[in-house]
Amino acid sequence: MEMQYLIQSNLSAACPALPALRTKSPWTAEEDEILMASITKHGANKWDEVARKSGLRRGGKSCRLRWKNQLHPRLKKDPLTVEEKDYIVQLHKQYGSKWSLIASHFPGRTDNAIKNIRNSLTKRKQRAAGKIVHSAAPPSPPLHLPPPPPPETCGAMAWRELPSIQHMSPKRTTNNDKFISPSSPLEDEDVEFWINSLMQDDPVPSMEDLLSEAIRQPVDSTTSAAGGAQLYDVDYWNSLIRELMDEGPEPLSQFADSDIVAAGAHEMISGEVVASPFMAVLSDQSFPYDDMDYEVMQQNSITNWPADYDFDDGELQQNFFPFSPSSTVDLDHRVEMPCDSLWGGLDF
DNA sequence: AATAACGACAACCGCCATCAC
DNA sequence: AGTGATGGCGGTTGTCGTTAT
Repeated sequence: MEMQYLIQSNLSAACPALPALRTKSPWTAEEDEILMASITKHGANKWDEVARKSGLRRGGKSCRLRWKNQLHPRLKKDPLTVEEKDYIVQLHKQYGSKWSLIASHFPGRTDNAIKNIRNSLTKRKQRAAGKIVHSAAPPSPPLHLPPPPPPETCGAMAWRELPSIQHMSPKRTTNNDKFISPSSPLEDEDVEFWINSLMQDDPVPSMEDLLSEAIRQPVDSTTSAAGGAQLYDVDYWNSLIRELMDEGPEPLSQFADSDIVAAGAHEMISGEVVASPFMAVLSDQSFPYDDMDYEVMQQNSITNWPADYDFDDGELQQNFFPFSPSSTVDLDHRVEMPCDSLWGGLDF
């Protein structure tokens, strides 16, 4: 088999005009670049056209899969937690091989990725069963996880339907530069492309999509009212939202005296931001979440934990940040919020 | 150091549903 | 109604890095 692969690879390399004979060939960085350029030009839904006009020797389906499974900017690539793997097993028992449905519980994960993980777990289990006569391990206790989203929101790219946000304190740094890349800021046309592609995928882009794109724009440290990066400038966020939506309320105005670290709006209804359930601020004001927000967070086992929380009187004062109870916090480097079923993490 | 085995996951295939014509 | 194009989905296999021998 390996010999066959080598021979066919050499044939393809020597005779570019010949159709690819290899059964599989990994995508190269160059191909990815070409594909992205073609998607920029032709959109992320006319895959046959994307493939044909790119000059790539790949089919439309292959291009689509590459984009969907590897290149989409919102993919989460970090390893799943043990809890998440357990949840996959649980969902598989419930739904069977409905991978896209199962994947809809894991924002940023694709059906293919979930399927691979499940297959790996199964193989591992089978191998273990072959070595061990029987396991005395008790069945896992049921996980108290949020219910699946309604069927109409289920899909392989479910994050589009789900609100999520993750915040990083401006005084701290993240080791994840996936979404903020000062060394290679997005050009306007990139931003336009990104938003266009999102809108092609989803006729009503979520605020999260727009914000997550916008946050990738170059940071301007000279224009921040807070004296820090533009990223943390509430005026910047307000103007950004107004600009993006070209209308609507001022969803962040209530935090005018705060430094917005990151914000994610829940959803858009008729072009208006109707909820902003997950907002991280540096503030000396009182607790900024409204009842609905707090309820949503409670339902999703997300706990607010202020850095200087006063356990005696329960007052939330300042410098707080959200994370789930099971997350780990390294104050010197990062705040981690593991992917929750309905609250995937955006790694700003 | 060389090789085999393993594990993860990327890539592809075939089938099917949907849509436009 | 028939047909072809397109894309979604689940199953399968190839590739490659890691670990064990």
